[in-house]
Amino acid sequence: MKIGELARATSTKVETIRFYERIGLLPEPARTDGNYRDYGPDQLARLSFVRRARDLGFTLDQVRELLSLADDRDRSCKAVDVVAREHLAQVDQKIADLRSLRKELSGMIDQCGQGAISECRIIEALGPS
Amino acid sequence: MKIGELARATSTKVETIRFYERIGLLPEPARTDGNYRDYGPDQLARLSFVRRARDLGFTLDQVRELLSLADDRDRSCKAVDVVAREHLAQVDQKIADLRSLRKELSGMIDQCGQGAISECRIIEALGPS
DNA sequence: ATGCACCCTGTAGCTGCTGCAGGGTCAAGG
DNA sequence: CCTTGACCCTGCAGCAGCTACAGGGTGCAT
Repeated sequence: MKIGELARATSTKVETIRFYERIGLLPEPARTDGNYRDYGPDQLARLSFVRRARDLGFTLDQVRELLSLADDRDRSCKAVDVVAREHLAQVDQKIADLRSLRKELSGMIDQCGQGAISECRIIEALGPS
Repeated sequence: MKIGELARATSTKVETIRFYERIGLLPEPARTDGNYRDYGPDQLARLSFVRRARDLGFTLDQVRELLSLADDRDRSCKAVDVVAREHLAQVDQKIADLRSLRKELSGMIDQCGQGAISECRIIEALGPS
């Protein structure tokens, strides 16, 4: 499997795959005679895992951790649970932050009478208190 | 007012102020004899505005736009309203994304029986379909 | 005169990619 | 056999939005 096929199979850009390789997230693949990267099913599985975790918002460091935990098949699942829960807490925090921001923002917009800038509530709200 | 005072007054790092100056968000301030930056109340107001807008999640480009709109005091408030509404829509989108992500994530965690990695539902959920 | 807190410039680093330049490889069609 | 086009290679620069040095200068108190 060439890099382009792998890219299509995982909805990843070719450059991103090379980037993951460079930072050590994916192992260096075999090469063909013409020096093309040559991937097998293991690599496909690994990259799928990475993409899925990334889509769920895990950072690259967290993905790295999850990967090394996943490789150690006899170990308890607990450590994985910890990483996932930590991430969940961060997501919750982000949602809460965005919600309060949303509230402020829409309050500001509601007050905008669309008059001249000099009496614009939005600009005022942003100004120095 | 020296840069450090301005920084404290606006909860900004000194380096960030210099960065804002470099990218043209803040005008170059006067200098003292010893070549220290010397700020007045206008600059304080402007930086407060920037910080407040940034806290509300506006991008630097949006802040730049809001600043130039705010400077043009005779113009209609409409353009400001547009920028704010656009941003609100982006925030709403982000909240929705995080919510669906949160759902998947917590579903995964609920299934984790804390057994061995080899039967870990989280790792499985991340694995290739 | 010495110490310390602060300031200066310039540059490199962070995350997570993305894109480009300038080349090489490979299979198909004329 | 040669060319065309799609793909591949390496290496490096760039994005946002800062942050963190290094290696120096300034200003004030002791």
